[in-house]
Amino acid sequence: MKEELEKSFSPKDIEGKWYQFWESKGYYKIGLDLKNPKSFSILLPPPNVTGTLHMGHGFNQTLMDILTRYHRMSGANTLWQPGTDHAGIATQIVVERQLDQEGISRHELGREKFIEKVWEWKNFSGGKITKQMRRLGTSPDWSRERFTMDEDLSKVVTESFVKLYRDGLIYRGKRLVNWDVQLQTAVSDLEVIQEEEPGSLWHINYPLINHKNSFLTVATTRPETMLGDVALMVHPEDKRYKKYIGQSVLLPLMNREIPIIADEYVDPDFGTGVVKVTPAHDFNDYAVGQRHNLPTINILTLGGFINENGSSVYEGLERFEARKKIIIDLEAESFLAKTEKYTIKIPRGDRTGSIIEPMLTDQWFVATTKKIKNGKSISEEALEVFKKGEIKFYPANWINTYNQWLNNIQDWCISRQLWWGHQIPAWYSDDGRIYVAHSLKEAQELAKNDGYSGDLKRDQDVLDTWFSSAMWPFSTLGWTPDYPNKSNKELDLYLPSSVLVTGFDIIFFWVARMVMMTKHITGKIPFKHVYVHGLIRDSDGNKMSKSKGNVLDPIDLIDGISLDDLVKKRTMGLMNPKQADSIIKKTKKEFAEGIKPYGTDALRFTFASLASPGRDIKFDLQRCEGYRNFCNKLWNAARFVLMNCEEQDNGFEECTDGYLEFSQADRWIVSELQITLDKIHKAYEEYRFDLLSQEIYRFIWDEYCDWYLELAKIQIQNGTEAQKRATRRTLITSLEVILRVSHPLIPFITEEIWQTVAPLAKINAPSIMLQKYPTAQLNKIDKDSISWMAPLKEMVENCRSLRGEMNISPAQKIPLVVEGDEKIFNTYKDYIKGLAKLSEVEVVKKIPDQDAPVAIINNFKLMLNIEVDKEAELLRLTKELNQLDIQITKAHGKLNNKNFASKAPREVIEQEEKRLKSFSLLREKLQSQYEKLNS
RNA sequence: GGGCGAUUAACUCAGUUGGUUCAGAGUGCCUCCCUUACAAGGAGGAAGUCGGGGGUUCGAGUCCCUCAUUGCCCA
Repeated sequence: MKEELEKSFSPKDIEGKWYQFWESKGYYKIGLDLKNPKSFSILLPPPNVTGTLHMGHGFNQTLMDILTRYHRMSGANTLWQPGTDHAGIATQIVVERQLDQEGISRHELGREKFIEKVWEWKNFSGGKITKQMRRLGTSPDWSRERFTMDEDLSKVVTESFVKLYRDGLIYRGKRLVNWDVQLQTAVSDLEVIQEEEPGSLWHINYPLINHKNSFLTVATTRPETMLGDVALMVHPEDKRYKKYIGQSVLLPLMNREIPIIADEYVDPDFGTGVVKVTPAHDFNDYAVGQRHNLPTINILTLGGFINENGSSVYEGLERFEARKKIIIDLEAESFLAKTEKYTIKIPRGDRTGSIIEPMLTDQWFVATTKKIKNGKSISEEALEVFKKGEIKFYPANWINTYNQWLNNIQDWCISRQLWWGHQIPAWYSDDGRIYVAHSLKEAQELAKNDGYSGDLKRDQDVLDTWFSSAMWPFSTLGWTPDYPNKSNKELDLYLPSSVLVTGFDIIFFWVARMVMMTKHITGKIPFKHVYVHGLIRDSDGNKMSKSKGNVLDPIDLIDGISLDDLVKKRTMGLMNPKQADSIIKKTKKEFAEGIKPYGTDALRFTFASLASPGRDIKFDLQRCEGYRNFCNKLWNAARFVLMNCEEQDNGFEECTDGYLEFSQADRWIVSELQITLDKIHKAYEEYRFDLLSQEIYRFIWDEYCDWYLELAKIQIQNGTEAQKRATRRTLITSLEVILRVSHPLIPFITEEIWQTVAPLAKINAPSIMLQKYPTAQLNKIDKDSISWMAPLKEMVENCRSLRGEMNISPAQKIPLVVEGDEKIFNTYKDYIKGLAKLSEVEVVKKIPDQDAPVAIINNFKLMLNIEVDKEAELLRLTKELNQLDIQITKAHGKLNNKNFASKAPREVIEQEEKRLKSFSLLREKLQSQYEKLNS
């Protein structure tokens, strides 16, 4: 397989080829070797089946893929479990909108036909996101892909529901819930976003029944709800109103007499200190109503219109129309005292953006704080597994967020008045009895035993999508209710999974609920680690969103996109077309030349490098470019190795005396590599993808390319056959290790190069994916070679620096005169000559007295034999002397401090003394050099 | 109101247990170079009172307190 590598790295040419190769060979498949003691698994947080890939996915999935590939190469049984969820509300909205355009409502169509339509849509548009995942090079076991609405997963959902119901943890009840009037469904409190918006505070006078011309004034942000008022309420100790407690007022517009009650809930300092009580339309008032046995008057239809309870005057008006009319009417009848501007928290549905209405309806709930047999609630159990250390957050701080939420958790409303989803397995008798069962048949049996033989009607509602997602850790592994008595390899090996990789935004939605559900239903924790990463933001730190028009598509970073296409993409289908202008302007400014194609590897490397354990990540395109360049660097390093080693004896034959002679440089790069590998393993352990990528970058570019390749050139030029063989062998083995180390981050380029390098290393295998992940061999670290290398670097750098400051052209070779131990220096001579662009190197007893720039390293004096620019050299020496003086003063200060001498550990003192000595020595040498030049 | 962060070079960010290697990296900028792996490159260089103030300590980006600016989550 001998192919000449192109001069530049071109990602497009290799990515598709290798992905297909890996997938078709089944390399991603689950590992089921029960004898293997190591297992590693990750659950893909299931994206919306009809969704598309965004930067958050790209980031999240890259990290998961790095971990998966790492552990797979490290020899563990591996499972990355992929799949998608049905995204109940989001998907239903999309399909309803499509029907809207055809002028059909879902109700006209009927439930069955509508669901067929949704499946059609799912089959048509689903799978896009998994195709995009493949572009990212992700390696989940696609053959195990699951969908939350699959038959077997649905079965688990039903089984879980029935179990929870029978354990007394699911109940049905009439409660005030968050109601999305647009969708006409309940949503959970997590799906409601509270944001401050400008509003008004209306002051309304409620006439006192027994006091002519007196009234109590109520301040409210929602005047329309007064139609459902059942009381006024004051603080029991409020001196202003104490005397009215127990009396009544007349509800304006409605002419209903309502009592004045006292409750400590009232904040006397807010508004007027008098509060209206509307139990059917406010969560707090509902609780008040319960406490005081007040009636509940619902004045709204499920669609958000005033119903018959709102009097014939307002019946049929949309809620905000009603508000307007009520204000006008109140004003007309002089009930309106005043109107103030007021900032108010408005609850909106996260899917529709419409204002959420507390609505009294029958819903299903999971009882999160109810004690079960073992005396604990499921939320307490979920807290406990973290407390005991069975599950850990990375970074650990997230435990606070998690605990805080679970400690204040409300019962979880799991029913949704939708059609797309898992229909609730509950059946009703004509007289309202409920039978929760796995099937109609079972329900009928239950009913029969209960003495009922009439018709059963199934509950029309479906379950919250997150309910099925909460079962994901075991529903994907073939769990049955007989577990653990009956198990399988998958469950044995992969429940719990190793690590959950997720954004902090779904700690509540998903993480906490998975813990509660998995723990209760299977008895196991769902995962051992939770790695929480930040959200990807744009370069200004703003959240990426369609409406802001600042979205980046990971695929566009891979393939590139023209400015025109990017603008089109960002302005297409905007909710508010007015934003288009500013989006176009901003996009044109930021991406004047569109986006260049960076390739998957560069994008992945960028994601990894940005994954510091902070919170938000400003995505910087320039870093992506930097890492594209890095890929090109690696590519060209490989080209260099290939050009020098192909068709050569590279030292891999049987070892005989004198066959191989490794140099200090060879030993040094191997040592450096081991040190790097050690750091890399630590980075994996701690999920420090940023340090991981930094280490790889640094080693490849700064050590292997900048130094070793240059040294190798010299060895290949000057060395004996045995030395050349050793050099080529080192070049190849180091590169081959580098490729394996880097593979989890940059899978495509490493595979492409490895295919040509591996044969040179006498490795015969089909893919880098199946190779062992390198581990540090600390016994290969050769300390001598490291201490040999340090002065070489310093000498070369000094020569280069002197050249630079003397304005010597890089092309011009100049002679060097060296004073110092000849034997030692000879080990460096050729290297320095090459690396510092020297015409000749002469070692002398004492460098001649002449005006030339001199560098001092250890016991060597290096003099560039050139006409010196005296001024420049004196300036340079002065600068260096000054810097030394600063260091010397510092060290002196420390050592002369009695407290330091008496209290600091001895090593630190010795260290400081050593520094002072070497600084002083160097200073002396430089000073004499300065004087010589200045004389 | 409660909780969690952030503030280090022009930009994006590292800096593990306080101690030479600590004031760093990448990008950008300046000078020079198309040298036989790479101009997506090479060599050199300039650039920061580590948000302010106080404290602990022989010693503080690093620990404590406080203030400022700022982001997010929950109520």
